[in-house]
Amino acid sequence: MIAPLPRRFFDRNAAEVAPELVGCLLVRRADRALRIARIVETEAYVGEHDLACHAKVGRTARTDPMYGPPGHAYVYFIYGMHHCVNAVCGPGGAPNAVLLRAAAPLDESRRTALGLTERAASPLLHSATGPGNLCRALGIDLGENRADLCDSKSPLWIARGIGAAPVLWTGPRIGVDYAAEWAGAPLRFCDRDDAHVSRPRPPRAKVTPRRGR
DNA sequence: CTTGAGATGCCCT
DNA sequence: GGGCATCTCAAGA
Repeated sequence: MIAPLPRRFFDRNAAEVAPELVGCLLVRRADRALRIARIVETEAYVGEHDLACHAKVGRTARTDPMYGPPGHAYVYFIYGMHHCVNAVCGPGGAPNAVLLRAAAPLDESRRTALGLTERAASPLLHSATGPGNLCRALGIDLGENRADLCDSKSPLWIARGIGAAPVLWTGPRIGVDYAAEWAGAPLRFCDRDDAHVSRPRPPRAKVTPRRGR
């Protein structure tokens, strides 16, 4: 059993939750199989005053899940062809959410730690780099909107990370240039060293080796 | 490496 | 009708 995070984990401002979700496990149940990926990139959307947050227009049919209880999924359809999935946060019903932007397949040591063979871990259908690709890789669409992320019987849930903790890199959110002073807010969180983070990528951690000599 | 355009549908005004 | 929390490919520097 891969235990879901407790609901109180999500009942906080998204800016607190988003960095802690990097490294956590995203578990998708489709039929009887589980597909498990490690979250490597998130963004925080922090309420009606955040001009990049969908809740800036208030509570509508689309944004309604953000006003519901924390620890549920907010899925939306965008650009005519992509889905994106968020974890609804809080606190206390505040319309905060964390966009899940990228995930990585489990490496061998993490599969072993969970007692999973590669086959049992059901590798991702596609690359999960970028929020649209992440949903495609895990088969997430509006059918998962409002799913309870704190229930292991749910079609989608989130569990604590395992193995080495990620090295976090923080930067401005992607695709929100219209959001005035909120465009540059450092609310994007990445596992600096994971190859599945979307572009623009964090600066390289290791020093580029000199050529020659 | 960077920039730009097109695909494509739904929500909100 | 406008705009969008994206992605891919192609072209240029």
